Amino acid sequence: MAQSDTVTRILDTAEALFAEKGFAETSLRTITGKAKVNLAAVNYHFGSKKALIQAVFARYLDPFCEQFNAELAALEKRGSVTLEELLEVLAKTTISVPASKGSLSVFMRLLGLAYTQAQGHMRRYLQEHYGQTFTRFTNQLKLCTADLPDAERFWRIHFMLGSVVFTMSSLDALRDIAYNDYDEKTRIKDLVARLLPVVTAALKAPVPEPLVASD
Amino acid sequence: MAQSDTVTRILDTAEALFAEKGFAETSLRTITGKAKVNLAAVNYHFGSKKALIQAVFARYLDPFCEQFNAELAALEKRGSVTLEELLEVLAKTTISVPASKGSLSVFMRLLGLAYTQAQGHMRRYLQEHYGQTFTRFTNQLKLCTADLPDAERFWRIHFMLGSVVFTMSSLDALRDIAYNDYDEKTRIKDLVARLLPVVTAALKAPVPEPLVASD
DNA sequence: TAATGTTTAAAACGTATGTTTTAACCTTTG
DNA sequence: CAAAGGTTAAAACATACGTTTTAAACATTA
Repeated sequence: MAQSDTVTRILDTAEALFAEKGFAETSLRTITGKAKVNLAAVNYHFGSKKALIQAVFARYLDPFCEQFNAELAALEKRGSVTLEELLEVLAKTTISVPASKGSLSVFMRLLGLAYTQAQGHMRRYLQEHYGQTFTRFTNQLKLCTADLPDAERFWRIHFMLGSVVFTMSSLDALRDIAYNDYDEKTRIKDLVARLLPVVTAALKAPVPEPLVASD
Repeated sequence: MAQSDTVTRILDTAEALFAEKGFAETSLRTITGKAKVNLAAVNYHFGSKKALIQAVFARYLDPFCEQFNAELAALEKRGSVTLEELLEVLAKTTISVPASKGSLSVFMRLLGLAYTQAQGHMRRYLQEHYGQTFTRFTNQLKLCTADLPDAERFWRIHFMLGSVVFTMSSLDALRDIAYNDYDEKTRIKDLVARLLPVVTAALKAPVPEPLVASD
């Protein structure tokens, strides 16, 4: 077997299986079996299953953050960015980075799993490695939505994060329904096109009257 | 041990542990150990782990759907309902049904897990048992948002479902952050108050130009 | 009270998992 | 060519899991 093509095969297979079934439900034997690689290879090359999971994420997020940071730097230098422009940059980066076809939906599903499924180590990993880029983005977002109270913005960011992650996570199932019920062949591009006005409107929605505490 | 207080104890403990760690990551031994109940009791009372998971959901969703169906029936009889009213009813029902304190966030987390984690049997179960109520709601929603193309409405429903499920899923973690960073003691009521205008605005957002297919 | 059906207890079963070990196999380098 | 280091192969290890079995305890009813 050439070089360590083994590593790539493990990553590719693990990525697909994780996205399909979840982390705990995917065994190393299933991965190595499908990848036609020896069982011990995972522990040899990655050290453990946890480390393999993180490696799958790193392969996506490292190039994404690199490009997104560059885009953000350009925006910061320019100054006075509109909300639409900022979101457009985010969407553009998200779409353009993934290498192989259909890999974006796979990764989004992984991201969703990491947030909802992993009980801690994955969230911590994501925060430690990519938290800085996220903060940089939210700082920029704050400039675009200056009239939003900080707490309100905080919650709305997570509302929207939920929209994206959840939808992308269930993309295949939803796409099937959309095709059966509405004859729509939804591509990622289309989904982003649908998502952008919704997210924009959500972030610009009127702020509710602060409720007076009663308990 | 009185009667089948065992069943309740299993359900309570399983619910909490599932929400905290996920389904696959929570073993029957952990559940029965914490519930101070014999290991075999789960298989005796429920039949299998899968059935236990479904029972946890049923305990929530059965009363919820019962009340929500009643509310929907009232709306249907009345006719000409606004989007705000419909969402208000949904929110009211969601808040009022859960029995114990803090149980709503637990359940929302479960719902999120069911959608993202389970590879099929749980989705199928939810669809079979509660799909009718969901359809009834979406029918009503269609009346409130008549100018929205069907496909667009379909996607937006899932965007918003994502917001709710995802936020509620991570509620504890997010609440901690909100408290530390913004001195905000977020109660479920407050969250719903924040959510309503956002969801309304998202559903009312302008429809994007249909993209011409290029691939 | 005696008998019967239901629930709990304790142990064992069979299987699947992540990881480690040992030896073989290349590929590179002196 | 030979030695060495990196890589793969096959097997074994230890553990954890869901489930089943057997017997005891309990509650209910006749």
